Amino acid sequence: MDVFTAVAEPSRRTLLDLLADGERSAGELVASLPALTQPAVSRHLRILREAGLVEVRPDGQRRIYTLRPEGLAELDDWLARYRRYWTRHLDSLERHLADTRTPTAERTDQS
Amino acid sequence: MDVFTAVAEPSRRTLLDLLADGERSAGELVASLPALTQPAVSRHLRILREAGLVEVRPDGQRRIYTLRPEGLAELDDWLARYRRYWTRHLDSLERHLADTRTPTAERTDQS
DNA sequence: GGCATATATACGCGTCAACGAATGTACAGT
DNA sequence: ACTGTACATTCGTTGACGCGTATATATGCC
Repeated sequence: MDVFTAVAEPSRRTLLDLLADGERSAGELVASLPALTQPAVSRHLRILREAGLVEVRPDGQRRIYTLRPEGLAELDDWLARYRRYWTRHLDSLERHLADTRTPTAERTDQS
Repeated sequence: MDVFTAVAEPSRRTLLDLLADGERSAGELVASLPALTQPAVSRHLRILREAGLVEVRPDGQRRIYTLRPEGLAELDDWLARYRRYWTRHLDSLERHLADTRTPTAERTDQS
């Protein structure tokens, strides 16, 4: 399943939002989504993993899920084409970039 | 249909990409998607309109569709939460912002 | 009016996604 | 070895989505 479809599902966005706060075990994620059963959450996690949006690490009998945000780059790349059309939050975004850019600041792009 | 679901469909992303180049009549859009019939494209356009991503304007017997990029802000807002986690293309994005920002308010705060 | 063009809607169908229940698998503790 | 816990997978069902065909609703032109 591609990234766009994976992210289209509200429960899966909720899972990503939870993982944005830090890694979580499968059981914790199940507990955070009371509307869904354990198998349903497990299936969503599989889809997110296959889409490259999360990673799993075993910890005894638990599975620890972590966010893999690079997977969202494809979505961001597509959106970049449209970002020039609205000016909302441009300043705050630019400030954010200035704050969070990597210390190494690679400029190995084109140009 | 919400914005995430609307954008999940590849043909609908193609339609938005076409409209990013400028307004198009429904017929032109149909011609640009040879794999689909006219009714199929018309239905996709309806979904995009109901999701707030395009606007229609009548022109005689034609319907002119225009992009409504603010509709993508919801997607961008959600993505903003994750943008801090990956650094890919930050430089190009920043350059892009510097190029396309509104004529007012230059900040030029890059290190 | 009469006919062609442009676009939208109605309908029926096949496919796919998401669900819960049931079951399987693996690890932990005793 | 046995039992419980944590998680994944299978199965069958249901509902939504996307499609093409056929049809409706304009508008334009003669």
